[in-house]
Amino acid sequence: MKEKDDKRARILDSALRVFADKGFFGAKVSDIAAEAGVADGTIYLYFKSKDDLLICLFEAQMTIITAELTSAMAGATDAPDKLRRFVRAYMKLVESNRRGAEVIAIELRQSAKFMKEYSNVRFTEFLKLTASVIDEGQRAGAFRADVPAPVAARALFGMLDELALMWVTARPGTAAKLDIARLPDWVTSIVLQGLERRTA
Amino acid sequence: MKEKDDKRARILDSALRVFADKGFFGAKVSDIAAEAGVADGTIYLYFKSKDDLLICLFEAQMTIITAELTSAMAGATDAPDKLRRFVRAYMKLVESNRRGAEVIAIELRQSAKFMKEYSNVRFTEFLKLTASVIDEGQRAGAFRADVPAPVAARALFGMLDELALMWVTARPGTAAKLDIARLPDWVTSIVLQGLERRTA
Amino acid sequence: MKEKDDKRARILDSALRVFADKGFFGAKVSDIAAEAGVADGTIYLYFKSKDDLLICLFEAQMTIITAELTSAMAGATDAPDKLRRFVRAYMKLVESNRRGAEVIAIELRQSAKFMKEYSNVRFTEFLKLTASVIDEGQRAGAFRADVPAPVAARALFGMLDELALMWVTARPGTAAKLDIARLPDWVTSIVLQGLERRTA
Amino acid sequence: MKEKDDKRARILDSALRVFADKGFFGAKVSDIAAEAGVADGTIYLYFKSKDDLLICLFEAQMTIITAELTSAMAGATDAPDKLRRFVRAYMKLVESNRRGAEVIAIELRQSAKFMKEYSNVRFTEFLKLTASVIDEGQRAGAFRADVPAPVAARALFGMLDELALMWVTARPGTAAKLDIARLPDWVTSIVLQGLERRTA
DNA sequence: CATGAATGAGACTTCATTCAT
DNA sequence: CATGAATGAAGTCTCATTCAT
Repeated sequence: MKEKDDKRARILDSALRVFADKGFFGAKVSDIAAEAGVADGTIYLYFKSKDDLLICLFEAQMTIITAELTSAMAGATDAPDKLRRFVRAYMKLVESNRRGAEVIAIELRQSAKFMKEYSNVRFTEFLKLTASVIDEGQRAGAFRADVPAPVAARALFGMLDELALMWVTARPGTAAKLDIARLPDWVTSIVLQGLERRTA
Repeated sequence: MKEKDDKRARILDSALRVFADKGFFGAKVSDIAAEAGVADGTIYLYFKSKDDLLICLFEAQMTIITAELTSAMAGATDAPDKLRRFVRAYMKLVESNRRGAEVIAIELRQSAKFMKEYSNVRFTEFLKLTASVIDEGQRAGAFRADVPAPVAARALFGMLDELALMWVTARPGTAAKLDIARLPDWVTSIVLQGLERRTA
Repeated sequence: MKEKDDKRARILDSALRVFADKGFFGAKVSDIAAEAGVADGTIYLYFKSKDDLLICLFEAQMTIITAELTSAMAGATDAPDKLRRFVRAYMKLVESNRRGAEVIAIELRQSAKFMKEYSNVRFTEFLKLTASVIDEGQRAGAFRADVPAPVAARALFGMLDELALMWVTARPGTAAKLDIARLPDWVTSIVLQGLERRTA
Repeated sequence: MKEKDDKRARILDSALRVFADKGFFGAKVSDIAAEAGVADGTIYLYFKSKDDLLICLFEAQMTIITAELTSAMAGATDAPDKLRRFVRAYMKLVESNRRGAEVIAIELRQSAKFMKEYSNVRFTEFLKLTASVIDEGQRAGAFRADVPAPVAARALFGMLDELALMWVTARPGTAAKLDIARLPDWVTSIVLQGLERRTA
């Protein structure tokens, strides 16, 4: 059981690297197998197809992210604090798991096409988590209530995702210029101020 | 000459439809040819390759978008007004050119991979346009200056792009729930407030 | 048009040879392509799949056989004479088109499995043709009427097919022993006598 | 020893079911293993290969058939009576062992290809048994002697096999029409009359 | 003896691209 | 310029067979 899970995890990990590196369509199953040190056919003992592999990878990543974000917000006092922690944790995740962010950011889009059937449960969960924080802030009077929480959540994700992509695809030379370390603060700041409730 | 341009344009237009419908990798060159009413080989008289077709399509779309946005901002009085018009024009473009938005939003990401070489001039131009508006606002004291304009521009694009994607991929039934018509206002509002300069 | 048909016919002909030689499952599409002197992909311009190739081949053969048998029976005076000509023409076809007979005899069976959906129209036609001759003889009082014509037809086909197979798979050495040339006469004789109506 | 034979028999029995159901090439070794309730690898402790499994299965079936037919003919008085019993016993075997008949009827043909080396001893034995009955009748003057016994035997087998196949593959609805129960009588009658010696 | 996870050769099929007409 | 039949490289996936446990 342990070994089996181990091998599955190894394949998933290799897929992450290869997908991040070459994109889903550019990646060959045999590349992933080679990276994982298993035979091509072995992939199919753990995953139904290449598509399934991507979906499972995506789900695994989203599960990690959601868990991480949830735990990051655990000790927060109020909604703005939660959001602050949320954003920081998200950017930290991107930083520590560059490839994961790449796959999420890049493949999620094209997946929208071929995963038409796939309801994308995990991503929906993630958006709900985000929306719930905003909703909480709206109810508490800390956030403006004129923008629906799901829309605000989606907008927030767009920002985070795009900035993550910017960070991830930045050429080493160019990247140096913009101070990555401060990205989380900037995002937090823009978002919090953008969502802040204005007292007449 | 006119006919030549006409045929090129027709192919580009067909490519837009097919790419939006099936994604870049899911689209067959022969699908595009059929859609355009030309022979498969004809595509190669106007474009070097399928990749080239995507790049040209992308550039054409970005050119349209940039032109449209520039003209939308023409009569603006100040930076916030410019930004307001910018956002509204962007969302209107998405609304009127759903397929174009789809290709930009979805294919840009995966293209990021295989277009590694492609310097993405038009997209950079677009970001510069956005950044220049923000920069202008910062210089005029209307926008906060603690966040670098390019980062803010990128964050703004992320929001717009994600919301466009939300709109574009929304299932007819679900879409009805969130009032699409008000999206531009919400985005404008969040962004303007988020970027606003706080007086002590 | 002529060339197109020509190529299709060439592929069909090669398929006949290769299927007869190696069996359907033992035959590789690339074998057939090589035999036909075309690229592998070309096969798929004319046939939907390997299965489709077999079905088309089968139909083509059955069409030829049915036509040949019909014309062979054209000048017959009565049912027994028709049947005599039928049997002789069938065995002659086997003799002159050994590979065709092989494919019919051998692949028809296993096809029964994977062609479940395929209604096998041509083969049904062939059986109907056979049955109609027997039925004619029964009505005319020349053949016994206690055995239903379709059953007798099927039995007749079984004999012809099995003897064809015997002939086709006979080792050169062994084949010499049994006088192939007389097979048609033997079959005819057995069948005609077997079906003959006994006058009280 | 008993258990070993038991497991071997169970595998053989499962193979019979699976081959009959899916055909030799459509059947997976793991299907057979699952059906038999053993591990995939276990198959290879009892059989050299999938091919070997088919050959053994075929031999086992032919042994059963030959034994059954021999015993059925035991109490016969003369050759025609033997043949009558032979045919009836054969059709009864088909009726009671539908799957066995299916495998024999369908797989024997395609096997003819890949079993080129396999001398098909049991089938030859079966044919010899059949031929010996006919030969006996010919010597006794009951059967016509102008057709060589081996040819007549082969023709008889063709009839039996084809009618068995008709019965086996008959769609439930269609099957009702032709009175299966009377098939043995029809066959017997045709054959006996067909082989009967005509007194000038 | 039994297991069943792993292997890896190889098949079918697709489709971007070419080039003779 | 236009055509579209032909190409053939390359990828996904299957499955008979093995072997360490």
